[in-house]
Amino acid sequence: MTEKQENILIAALELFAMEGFKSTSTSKVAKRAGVSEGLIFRHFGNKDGLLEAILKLGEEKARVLFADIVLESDPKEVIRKTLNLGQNMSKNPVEADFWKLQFKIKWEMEEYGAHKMEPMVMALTAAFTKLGYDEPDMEAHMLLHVLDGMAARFYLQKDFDMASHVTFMEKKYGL
Amino acid sequence: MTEKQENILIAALELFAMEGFKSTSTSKVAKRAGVSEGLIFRHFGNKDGLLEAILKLGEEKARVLFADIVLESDPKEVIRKTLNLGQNMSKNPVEADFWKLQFKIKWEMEEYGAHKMEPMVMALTAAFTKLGYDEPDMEAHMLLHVLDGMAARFYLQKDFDMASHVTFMEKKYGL
DNA sequence: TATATTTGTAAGTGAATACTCACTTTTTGT
DNA sequence: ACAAAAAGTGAGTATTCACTTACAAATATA
Repeated sequence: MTEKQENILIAALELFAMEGFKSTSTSKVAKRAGVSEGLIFRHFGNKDGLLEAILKLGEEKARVLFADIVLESDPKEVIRKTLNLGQNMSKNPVEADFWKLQFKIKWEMEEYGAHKMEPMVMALTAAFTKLGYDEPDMEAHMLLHVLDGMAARFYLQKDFDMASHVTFMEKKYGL
Repeated sequence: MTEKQENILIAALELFAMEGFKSTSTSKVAKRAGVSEGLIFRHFGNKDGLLEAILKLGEEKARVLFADIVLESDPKEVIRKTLNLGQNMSKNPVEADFWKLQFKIKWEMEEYGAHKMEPMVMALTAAFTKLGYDEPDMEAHMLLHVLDGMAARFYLQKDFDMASHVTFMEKKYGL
């Protein structure tokens, strides 16, 4: 991967996360990356290929992030780490862009991509089972719904205070 | 409001909900409405004006729907009716398109529109207070987060079973 | 060093876009 | 009945879009 190729990926990630995929033009990406427009097509074939490359990198990043949770054996720690995913989203801007694009692209492409979350569902279901909850799989899904809802607020409402909402959830789960 | 004007609004609502605002062309809207493209601009000024008109109708529809909840005095009934909003979304296709557009447009326009939900937050906070919850306003927000998350799943994942998730939530609240 | 391959550019292409304009038809108020 | 206003049309316009092509520079391989 050359330097210009990386520049294209970074510029595209930022722009897609900011303005959306369809309404970001390839010429805009080229300009921000400091590259001729043609180079995008040389390396990624077409605009969809560029998005795929970004999403592929994203999937790997997610796998690494999820691995830490899936391998955790203490059930309360599984829940705590899951809730903390929400706060990690705001750490550095590149990380934030990555997560924002994941949420945004779901609505633009009309596809939830449930398979990506399956390891998380499994880990949480196991955790809630250990803790003796009545319907552990439903509890798992509910926690992920809450995270989804909080993420939407975080990205779309400037003054949203993620930390206090996460803290409240931790209390609810007795952490 | 003439018949053709209504046709434009209906066609635009359907297309915006399906394909998104920016990637739906005015010519497509005109074709689906059975109308010349110029008429859209005569009536609504520009493409943004068309969206505004649709969202304005949507806000009224939401006010009516929310009124039934806000005026309810039985706290458990407030929560039950709120959860049932989720299931009403799937009733008739026009209603579903309306709700879908509300969610979709948030991500496309990067604006949460918290003020629209404020009466719901108030009503739910009052309900949780009556029921003796520790942090009623946080409980209210959490319930809305869950609804947000379930709505996303419902619209983006074809086989998502909304009813069972709503039922589970009702049990959690002891309804 | 010679050559083949990869990386990069600049100037295109046709199709699609939001919007305008000159015009005709329909509706409305008197 | 008639004039004015409103509703509606269809063929434009300039611009932007994703993508191509012909060619040059850089890099790898022999």
